[in-house]
Amino acid sequence: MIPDRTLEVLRAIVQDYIASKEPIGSKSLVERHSFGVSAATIRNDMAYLEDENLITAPHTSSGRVPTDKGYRLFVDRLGEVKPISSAEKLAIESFMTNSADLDEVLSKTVRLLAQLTNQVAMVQYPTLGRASVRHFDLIPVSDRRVLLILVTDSGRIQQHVFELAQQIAEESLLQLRGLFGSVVLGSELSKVSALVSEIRPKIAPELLAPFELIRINLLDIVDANRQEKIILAGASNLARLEEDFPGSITPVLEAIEEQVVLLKLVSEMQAEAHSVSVRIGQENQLSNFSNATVMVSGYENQGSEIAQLGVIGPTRMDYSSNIAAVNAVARYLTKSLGN
Amino acid sequence: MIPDRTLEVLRAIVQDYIASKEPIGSKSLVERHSFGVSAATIRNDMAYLEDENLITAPHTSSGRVPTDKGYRLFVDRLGEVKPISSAEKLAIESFMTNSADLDEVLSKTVRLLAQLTNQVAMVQYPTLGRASVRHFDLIPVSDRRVLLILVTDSGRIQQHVFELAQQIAEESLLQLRGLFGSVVLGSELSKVSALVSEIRPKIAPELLAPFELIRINLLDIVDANRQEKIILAGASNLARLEEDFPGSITPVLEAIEEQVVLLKLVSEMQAEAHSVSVRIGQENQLSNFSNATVMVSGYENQGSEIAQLGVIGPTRMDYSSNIAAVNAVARYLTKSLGN
DNA sequence: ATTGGCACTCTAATAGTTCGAGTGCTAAGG
DNA sequence: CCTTAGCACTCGAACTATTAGAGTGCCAAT
Repeated sequence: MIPDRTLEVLRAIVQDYIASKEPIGSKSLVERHSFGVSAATIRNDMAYLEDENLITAPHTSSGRVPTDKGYRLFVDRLGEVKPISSAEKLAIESFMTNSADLDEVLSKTVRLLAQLTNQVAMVQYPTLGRASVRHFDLIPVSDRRVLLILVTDSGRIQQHVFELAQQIAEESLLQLRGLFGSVVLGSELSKVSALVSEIRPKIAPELLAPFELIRINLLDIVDANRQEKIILAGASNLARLEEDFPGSITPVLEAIEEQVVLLKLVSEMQAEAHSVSVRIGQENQLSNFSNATVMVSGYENQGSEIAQLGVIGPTRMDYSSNIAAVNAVARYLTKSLGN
Repeated sequence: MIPDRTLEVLRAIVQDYIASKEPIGSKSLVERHSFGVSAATIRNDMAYLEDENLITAPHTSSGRVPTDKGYRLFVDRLGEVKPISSAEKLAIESFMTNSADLDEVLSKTVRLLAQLTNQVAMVQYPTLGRASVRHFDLIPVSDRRVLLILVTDSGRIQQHVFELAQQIAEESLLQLRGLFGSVVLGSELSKVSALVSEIRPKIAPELLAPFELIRINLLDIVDANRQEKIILAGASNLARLEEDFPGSITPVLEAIEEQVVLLKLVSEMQAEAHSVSVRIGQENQLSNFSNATVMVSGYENQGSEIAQLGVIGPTRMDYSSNIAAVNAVARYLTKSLGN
């Protein structure tokens, strides 16, 4: 329904605006691109685009700027995904050579993504869906404190220290450890709660108090696994953003501080693995994100768990490159975790 | 050597400037404070202060602003430490009621400090000086991957996953675990390296390869304990800073990203426990921190380890309150970790 | 040592002017 | 019907001029 050339004009406006950060006028547009028509014609096209709410004029008589809707159209239909450069490819590959534990991989990934995109990058920890317990341990740390360790087969290590109401004998703790271990090891996280309840009748009365405490803390950890966590990098890229868009970094900085907000933002988007999902400006539910774009892609851990990773930046960002980068990093991360 | 009243004038200038963010003139000074002398006299005092490089005039004919040297004098001799308010005291006490593991305590502490000071807060992890090994474990995570866990008696839990060259039998791993455990448990971290080397001759030849790998990774972790780590909170307070001091947040944002930089900055200051050390503007070695103040205090973990905690903010910050807050939080943290 | 007085300086705010990029419209041409 | 040249018009950015006021520095008097 929108004529081809008019679409081309939109694409040109988006690209030029991203590059120059200045509103784009008809004249400069004709100069930089070869449409084969005159500025006046372009003006007509631009009038059309403005009617369609795809571009807007900051002031009555100055160049045009894409609207959120304009960016949306660009992302959906016009932005051919720029293949990542070989230099970038090299960077990505070199980073994943020696894979270590989950924490390390994710923390490297988020920094890589920040560097590739020059935006604030984030990586969500995978939620443990069908993961099962590989190791369970209870370790006395001091007279009354006990360290509980839970390792899942997806490589996640979770630990928590808690305090008992009163001192407990080493053997009793070993006994409890054995009991818990026997029922929990190898089971899926989702079933831990039920399984633990089953063994409760078997507990000697004098061990019931510590048993309960351990049980509660264990369930806490299992739950904390379901509860998500997110890590960030590239906050210093916000400084550059501030230069272009004074005042707009406050909400982003605040969101960064509040994991909860960020998690909500990300989980709302629920991108599939290997597809990048983009929320532009007002499309974000968050009120103050009206000139920020959030871009995420899903990635897989061990083929079963899925989580998100992505970037936050100004609506005026390089969509083509960034989508490519987010996509590439998500793929490589999946691959890196897959084995 | 500096007359009493002149010092009072300096104090007034610092206080007013911190409150108003505007250069302070002689007239408004006399209005707000009762010096019992006229504006003209104050002007003379101000001229003296300017000669001494304690205050400076942004423009030839506008109010004065404290210099770094002025703030320094204020901090050293004029700033009576504001006792923290009872509300703040309550906040501090309520936060430490249920102490959990080190990670949790520190992460709570840093957020508390950020909230109390309205600045960017940081807490350095304690270095493990005389800490000793409370628990050591080797856990198979997949065919060839092994999880190494080290818990110290200071409550620090360290973990690392590494990959063996080839698969290893469960019993062999148990055997190695026993060997390492027998020599490492209860020993001080500083002696681990030597102790492990001693048992090397006892290792069966076929286990030598995995032994070496475990040994290296264990030493890595012990070393990583020596290597420091720092956590932050309150980055969103930078947005407010930017309003007053455009452009000055970039270096801070960058420092925050680079743990190494921050650690160097903090460890250079080496404050004693229970005394707040302040670096004002140019006093910071870091070139771009010329209008930032870094303020740290030492705190103790278990009476033996010492580490730093503090805030970063504009040179124009509320020194009295912030010094009090940093000091209070350091004390409470020490107390909270002490038991 | 302190003070009132006064000339002087400089910034911030306000207003006026100009310049030019950019627009929208119209009428003519393919 | 699409395209185009032309042209009047708009409006912000940049520059200049002017003014008001806060603040200074200095001097002579107390």
